[in-house]
Amino acid sequence: MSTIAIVIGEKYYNKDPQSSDLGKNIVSASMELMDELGFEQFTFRKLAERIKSTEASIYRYFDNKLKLLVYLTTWYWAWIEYVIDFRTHHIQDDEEKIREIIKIICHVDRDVIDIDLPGINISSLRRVVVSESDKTYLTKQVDEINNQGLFKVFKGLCHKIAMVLTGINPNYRYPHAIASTMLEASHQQAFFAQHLPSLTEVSEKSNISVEKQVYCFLEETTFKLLK
Amino acid sequence: MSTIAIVIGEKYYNKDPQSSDLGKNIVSASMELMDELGFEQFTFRKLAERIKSTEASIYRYFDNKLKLLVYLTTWYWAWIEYVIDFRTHHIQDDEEKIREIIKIICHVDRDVIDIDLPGINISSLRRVVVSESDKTYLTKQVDEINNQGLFKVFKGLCHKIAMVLTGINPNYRYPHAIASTMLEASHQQAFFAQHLPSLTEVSEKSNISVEKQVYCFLEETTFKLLK
DNA sequence: TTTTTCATGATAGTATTACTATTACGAATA
DNA sequence: TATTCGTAATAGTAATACTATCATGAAAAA
Repeated sequence: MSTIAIVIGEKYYNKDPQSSDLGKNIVSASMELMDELGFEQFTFRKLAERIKSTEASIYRYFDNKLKLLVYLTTWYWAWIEYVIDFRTHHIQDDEEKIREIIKIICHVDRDVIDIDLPGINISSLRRVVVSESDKTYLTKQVDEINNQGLFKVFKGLCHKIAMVLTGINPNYRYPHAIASTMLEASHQQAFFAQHLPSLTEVSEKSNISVEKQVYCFLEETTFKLLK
Repeated sequence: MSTIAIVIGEKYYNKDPQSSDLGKNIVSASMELMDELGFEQFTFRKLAERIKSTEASIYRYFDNKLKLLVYLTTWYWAWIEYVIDFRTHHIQDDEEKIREIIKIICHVDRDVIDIDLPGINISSLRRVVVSESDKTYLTKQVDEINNQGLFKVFKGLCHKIAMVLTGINPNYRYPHAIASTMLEASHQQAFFAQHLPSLTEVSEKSNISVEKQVYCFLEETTFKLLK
């Protein structure tokens, strides 16, 4: 049984967390602790306590918690891109392809997405991404982070989706705008369904899963826009 | 010449900031300082220094900076709703109405939106809303804040827009989802154009303003979806 | 085997943040 | 004249976001 490794470039960290047990522990525990506490309440001190290490040791891997969040979300997007490649490379038809992509983005078919990854709790990570990922760019440090190339993976994913959209309708003028809007909406609508239900028709009370409902919404939306 | 007052309910504050000079100063200066520093770097201490008052005095008006941000964004949405009412009450046709609403949301026609409001710099406030408003709900305190009714104004606006959409096509299944997605997208796309241009076709380099481009994108999107 | 390197742990320290509490002052009101 | 009330001044606390130093123990190099 083989295992996949998502490799994250060195600009994302001071010391590669995949290179040591402590590092793997930091990544693994930070996903769960950030899920539990939320980004604001999450601190390196609490993380150190959880993994029985020290603040100083964690700082050797990541400059600060924002950089750690950027690392975690990048890991998630790299993983999503891997799953997309894996599950769409054999599909010729772009319409079929985009359906599969939206499915993956919306986290429908959990069983297929949740391939066994050592030390990674995809469900935790997904909740972190839904609730916290926007904070990677909604900060005065956006330009700095962006100049360091730390949004490259997300941009690449957005572009990949935009290319499929262009394949369906080469005359559509907003492929990237729609791709980024859809990526954001896939999180927002799930979040709203849970916390601010009057902002969406997607409902936790339906007998269809929230993920499936968001998929239906985005699928319908995408195809209507491309006509 | 008359002046309009946007009245914000008492659950949003400890002491009504509109009831004193100090209060008005807090609101007015916090918009500008939060615009300058961003939510994370903004503190009550810095705000107190700016207005030559004290931390303790500001705490008498607002519990903490998250509540202040909720107040500011609520003020913004109440203002947007006022402008929508003012500029669409005479329009019968729902299609025409939604165009006007999207225009207002996207901040096209600055001159009309920027009615003189004492102590309020709408441009500053708008930038704060674009960059920081999502943080009002992307926190572990969402449910608490929501239970206090502090998202009512935003929800009301979303519902108002959804009703107009339903007026255009009573069979469309996602009026609220589309309204919330559009409200979010109107900020995101403008933000992306400025900081992460590869995520959108909206460009600062065009000779059409970013606001107008976002308007065109949302207008096209809305009408395609309602067919 | 000894030495060097290196990762981590232990400990401590600093400036800042997010508050809370107490008291005092000065203006308006009773 | 006394009282109330809003604000300022000051101080204090626990926690945060780091930085720095040094000890230790294991692995790698000599």
